[in-house]
Amino acid sequence: MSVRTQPGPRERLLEAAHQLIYSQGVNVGVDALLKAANVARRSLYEHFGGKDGLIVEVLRSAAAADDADYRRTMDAAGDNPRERLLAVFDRLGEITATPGFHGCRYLAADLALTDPDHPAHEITRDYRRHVHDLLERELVTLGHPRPERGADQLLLLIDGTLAAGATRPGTDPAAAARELAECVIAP
Amino acid sequence: MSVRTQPGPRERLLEAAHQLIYSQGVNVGVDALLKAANVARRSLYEHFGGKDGLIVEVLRSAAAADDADYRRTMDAAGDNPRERLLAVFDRLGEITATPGFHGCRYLAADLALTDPDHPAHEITRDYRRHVHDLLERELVTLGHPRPERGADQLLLLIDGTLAAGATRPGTDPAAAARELAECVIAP
DNA sequence: ATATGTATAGACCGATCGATCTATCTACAT
DNA sequence: ATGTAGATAGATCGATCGGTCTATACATAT
Repeated sequence: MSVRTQPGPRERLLEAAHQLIYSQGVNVGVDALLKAANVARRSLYEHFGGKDGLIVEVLRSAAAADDADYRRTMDAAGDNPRERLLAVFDRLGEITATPGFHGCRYLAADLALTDPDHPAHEITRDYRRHVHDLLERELVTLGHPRPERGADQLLLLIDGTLAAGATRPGTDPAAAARELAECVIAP
Repeated sequence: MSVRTQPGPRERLLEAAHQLIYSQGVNVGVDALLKAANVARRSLYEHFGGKDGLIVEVLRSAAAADDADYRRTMDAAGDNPRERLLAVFDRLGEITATPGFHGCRYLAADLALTDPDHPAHEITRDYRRHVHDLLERELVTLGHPRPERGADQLLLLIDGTLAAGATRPGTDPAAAARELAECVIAP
């Protein structure tokens, strides 16, 4: 009967990479990742095959967490699709105001990994399509005339909010986007 | 009386870096830049002091060119502020559809240069404020009730368009943003 | 003709990159 | 007790990084 003293090297590495890759970018060195996770060099290659594999798993788990965050946010807003969608932008207001926030990790990864064949792009693409569908579903139940286009617009507002939150802090981009989101919801 | 055969090393380096840094990111190697520009290693340090100095000058000249592009686009649309602002999004439609487009170079630079003291950030910040003022001026002459907030929203739409153009090609984000820009212009 | 500017070519520096390797240690199952 | 799997520590690899250096070529101004 042993006490679970600390997570295994795989979990430690994932968590450390989650934070370090966000704060330092995907070009952060392997040494820095290993040191932050307090993990042996070999464990990285055993569990993830290499740095690229680690990057992919970090994005995959981050996407799962962010998806859960979207659902939690919308569910907490009740059943009204309008309120559920607007709640997303209130949540974005919290996220962009969080200390250490500096933009969308998926966009940062896409822009930094210039090789179009890097497997990370598939993760980010799937994640965006997933969020798009999440938004579109709400618009459908709202009776929106063009739910797919509407979801495009909401996703564009989300990306714009995260970009502005990173590059023009203090301008409350989430509130600005929320106003425009109302135009999307009630066209 | 000699024929101007080719620009000097400074101009060649700026032009090559303009293209290579956009396509490969700011982490592109110095060797690649020198080879693309066909310039001696020493010339880089003579003219720009180092790679960081080159990055800054590339962003500065790109900002000047993009500023001119905004003005040209708006002037070509006539005197009506509404038409002048909407023309920006039509232009974004062209830009995002251009082969080789993969996002906003200024946002990419900000996300890739994780050192907050890097001089490049000052260039991008000034450029955004400049574009913001450009948009705000049109809203003022339009009699917009909150021109500053409106310009925030238009800038957010621009950033969202460039992000979506890079990450979700084929969704015509410029047209989606143009619809929302109409909400901003006629609130 | 000569001196000066600026350019090129390329060796060279220490540091760091991602990745592979050996060797050792430990926890656990048999 | 022993074997096995997984973990750690760290040496080492070739490649590349940004930056400095020497040596040479060439244009122009004096």
